Amino acid sequence: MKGLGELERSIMDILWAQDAPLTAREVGRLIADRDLAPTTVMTVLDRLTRKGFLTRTRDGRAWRYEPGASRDAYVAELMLEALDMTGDRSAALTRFAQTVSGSEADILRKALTELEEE
Amino acid sequence: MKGLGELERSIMDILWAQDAPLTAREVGRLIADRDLAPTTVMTVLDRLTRKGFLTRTRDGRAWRYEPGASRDAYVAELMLEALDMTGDRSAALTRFAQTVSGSEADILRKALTELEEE
DNA sequence: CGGGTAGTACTACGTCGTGTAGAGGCCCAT
DNA sequence: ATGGGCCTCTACACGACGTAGTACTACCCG
Repeated sequence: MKGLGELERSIMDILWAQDAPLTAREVGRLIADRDLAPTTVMTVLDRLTRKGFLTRTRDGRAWRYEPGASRDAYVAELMLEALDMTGDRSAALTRFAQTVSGSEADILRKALTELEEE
Repeated sequence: MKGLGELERSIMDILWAQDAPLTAREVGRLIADRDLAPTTVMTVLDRLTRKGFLTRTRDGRAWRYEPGASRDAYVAELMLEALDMTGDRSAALTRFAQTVSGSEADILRKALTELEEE
């Protein structure tokens, strides 16, 4: 996978926050604070699609864009990718567990416990 | 923090694998498979230093370079950074725990248990 | 039916990070 | 004093990303 740029991430955030697929125009409206040209939004949506982050389906003349994976899945994948970078995954994981805040450690514990029960 | 490029990472890998600080020349020798000009290695070492990944100390005319943090710490930080990208850290963490392989889940469990005991 | 409108595809350009390296300067050993 | 080793500075190409213009098409309104 590859990281996302600033604008790309903003747009992904918008789409991740939505349940229904959006058109470029709609995304542009939701990102109005940045006052971007409509073509800019389209270009970025296009690039995101080509990179595999979005799926698009026709709706009349327009395309509707939709994330291919949830943000959580994306974040988890990024974390795994970071993990892949080390020779010693065990050490890195341990380190990670130690670095995470207490409440987050709880969340991890819970998730891991539930896993075990299956 | 910021991600590293391909060559930057190779060089960090070399330095992380070493216990003693190395000079540019020594790094260049260890990365011989790529047949780089000595100045290339120096430039990259310099950039890594400026980015805070390396510390350097004088040794005669030469500099000796040394990682500022362990690779594990770096990886853990990257993982946390990915985690920061989401609105719902809990969901992402849960997802991560579920995605990790079985043996890695064990490692996490162990680290978290030890944490708890302190 | 003709033009505005919305939407698309294609192309473009500036900037920044990174890989890569040359030019020139300084110092020590021979 | 001379040459090799090491440094600093500068440079350049390339790809990713932010940003946007242009040109083409299909449709609705009057």
